[in-house]
Amino acid sequence: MMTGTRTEGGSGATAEHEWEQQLHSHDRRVTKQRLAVLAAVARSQHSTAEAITAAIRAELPSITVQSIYVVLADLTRLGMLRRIEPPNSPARYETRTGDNHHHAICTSCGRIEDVDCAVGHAPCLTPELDAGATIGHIIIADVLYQGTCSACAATANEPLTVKPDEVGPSH
Amino acid sequence: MMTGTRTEGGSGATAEHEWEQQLHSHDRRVTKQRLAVLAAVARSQHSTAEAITAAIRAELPSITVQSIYVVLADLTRLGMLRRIEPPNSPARYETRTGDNHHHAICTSCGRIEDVDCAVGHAPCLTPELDAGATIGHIIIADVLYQGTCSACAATANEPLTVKPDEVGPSH
DNA sequence: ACCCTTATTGTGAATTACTCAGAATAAGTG
DNA sequence: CACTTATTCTGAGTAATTCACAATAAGGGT
Repeated sequence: MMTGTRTEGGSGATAEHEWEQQLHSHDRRVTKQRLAVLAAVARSQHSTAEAITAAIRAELPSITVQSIYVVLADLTRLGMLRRIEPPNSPARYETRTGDNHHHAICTSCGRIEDVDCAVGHAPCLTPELDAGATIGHIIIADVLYQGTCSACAATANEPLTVKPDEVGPSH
Repeated sequence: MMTGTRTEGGSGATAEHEWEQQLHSHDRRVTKQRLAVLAAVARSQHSTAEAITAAIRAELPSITVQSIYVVLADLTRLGMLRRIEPPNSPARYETRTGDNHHHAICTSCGRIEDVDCAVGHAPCLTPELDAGATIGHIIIADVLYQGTCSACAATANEPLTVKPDEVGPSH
């Protein structure tokens, strides 16, 4: 198993096996829906539930949006997916989990990019919370950078003319 | 004008005059609805549209939720309010604008606090965007710290048991 | 002080993103 | 292969927000 050629290009089958193992280790059954969701998100990072549904329906036409939501929520809970909620956009999902990375979003076209923390992990986790702060135990720090991507800067688009989700997934 | 005593405690009338001036300078009419929204947000930072509506109705019972939304959106566009969108919560609004400050949210009770950037303004604005990034012109960097506040840590609440908006506004 | 223009608010319906309850299906186990 | 139960599907429901259009009122002109 997993020797020889594969039907599809990319990192398809390799990742698929890892996903199956991870699902098993979380006491989850391996279903084509779950694998399809993982594959769709992997193929198109930062995509919305709607985009994921559309992508999956190409090969699994009977899948419903509700199932997508259930699967996405569950996989996120397991840590196999990460959910991000950009302003003025439905939630988006990505397969890059576990590392502490942030996001940059173009306020003009909605493009989203991964951004590694500038100085490792620590700096964003030690703000001056001492000053009258009651929230002491910081677990995660999410940074959302907003600006304009070079494409939009070139086209001189006005900010926020296009809604983020009218544009396809990023990367 | 603005001398002597004021009817209400706090920074009521002073702020009100500033608001009127700001509204005028933005070619907006000074309406009691707008002033009421500004006052409600000022009084209770990080509150939701629903909470703002409830607060305002105490003295302006005929106001509608839709108007609140319109006013909030407009004042946010003008920069007189700032909108924050915490995960698993409706949008929240605050009067502290213009400065680059961030937020810490308690994942247990939903309490939100302002957090000043640890090293002034610059550090969060210069991530390593060079590495293959197309989003070059960063305008703002929002940092969202998530953790547990001391109260929740003491009560040993499980994270996310309570939805953020089941709790009153913070501060 | 009053009128008139038009921004603003109110009314009512619609939309988006998502969730829930229960029936049908299929993954994995013996 | 059968059986148990997680998973998915069906269909309805909800929360947050937006839209279109009618009613109202702010502020400038006279």
